[in-house]
Amino acid sequence: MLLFKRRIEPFKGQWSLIGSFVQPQESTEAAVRRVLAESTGLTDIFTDELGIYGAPGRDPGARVISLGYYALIRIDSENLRDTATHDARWFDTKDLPELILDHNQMVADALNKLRRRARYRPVGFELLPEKFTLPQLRRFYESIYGRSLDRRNFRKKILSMSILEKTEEKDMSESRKGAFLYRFIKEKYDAMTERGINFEI
Amino acid sequence: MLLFKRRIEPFKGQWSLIGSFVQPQESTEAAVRRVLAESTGLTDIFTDELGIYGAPGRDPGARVISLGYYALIRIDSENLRDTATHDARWFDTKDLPELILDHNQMVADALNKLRRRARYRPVGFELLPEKFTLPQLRRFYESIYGRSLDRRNFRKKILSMSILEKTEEKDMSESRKGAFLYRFIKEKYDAMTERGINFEI
DNA sequence: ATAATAAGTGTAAAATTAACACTTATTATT
DNA sequence: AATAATAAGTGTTAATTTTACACTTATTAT
Repeated sequence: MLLFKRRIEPFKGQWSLIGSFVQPQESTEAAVRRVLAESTGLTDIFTDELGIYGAPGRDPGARVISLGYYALIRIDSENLRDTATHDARWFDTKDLPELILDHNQMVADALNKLRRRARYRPVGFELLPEKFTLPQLRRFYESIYGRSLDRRNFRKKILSMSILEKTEEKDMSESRKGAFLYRFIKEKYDAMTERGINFEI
Repeated sequence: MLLFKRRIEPFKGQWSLIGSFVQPQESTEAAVRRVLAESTGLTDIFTDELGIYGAPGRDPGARVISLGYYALIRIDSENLRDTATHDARWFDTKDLPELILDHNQMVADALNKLRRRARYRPVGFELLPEKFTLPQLRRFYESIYGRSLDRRNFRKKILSMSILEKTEEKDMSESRKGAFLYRFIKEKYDAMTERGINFEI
């Protein structure tokens, strides 16, 4: 998770999610894209509504209703600007610092939502590299489920959906034997769901 | 779906969802409860976030960001005020009039969200009467899925979850034989999900 | 008394999921 | 050059779940 050191008072210097005010002539989605582009350099990123944070006392400075969105960024994104500056840092979600206001609650909500979604929607592919190995995909779902999944059964199930394309390339970085790289084919996923078959892992 | 004839300009007299401005000292959830109480007389109703409607030109009068919520109201709710006035009317969702602004989009989004949710969450019980028959519950899911479900298999599946309690009463209004009434027991549902079993129909 | 209707029940076949052990490609070590 | 170590890759059988399907029952209307 990408967190930011707040540059302005109040709470200057504390860790925080990033946000901005919606400008008069921009849509809320455009504001999300703008903030993402400013903070990471990325465009065309998967984003999703998280929720509305509207308790009157949540920000001691002013009455602010926050519209929560989360984005999923491939850690290998080519154009990802150097985000490990003194202003921003990537954190393991299991080891997060204290955040300002209700941002810890937002993070908890986002992780819960992501966990629920990943079961029934192909959000995992937004986080993995464009090409990934089946062991990587399996480990992603193992972390979502919080339990291990049988290697053979997982492989059988995901391949039977015919939504992945095998490449000739092997990733040699994580094992001696190496593992073949696969690609998620959105068109095949769409075709599957249109046939009425529910994606579920 | 409960729709309202707008009482003020612009769009006076046209059908609309109901809303209100969030007051300075109330939370967004409190605003939802207030609007619901004012329009139906009901409190303690299931509500859920629908989404954020924030396009800059969506309301020609002013820049308004609408925070969408939907509520599920049991049609037999005891304290439901007479909502069939000249200002408000219940509509079949398959036969809705044209609504102001982007409200038809909101309705479409709400129905889609409800359909998806109903598969994995026990929202159906928020809409059915407190006591309902298994044929009623089955017809609810048939309308969600858009296809018929086998009577015997449906009964087996839902009863195997042990989240329903059978009463001694029979509903004689829908058939000659009558059908036993059941009650959803939230505690049993919670126990089931805590055992890691996913609700899914 | 009989007909009509929808509720209620059980069983067998088919499909899916879960459990499990050996082989293979590659790198590191000797 | 041979051997050990490692994680990837594969196939089969048992268990479970889902699907398909037909008759009996309680009640009301005729």
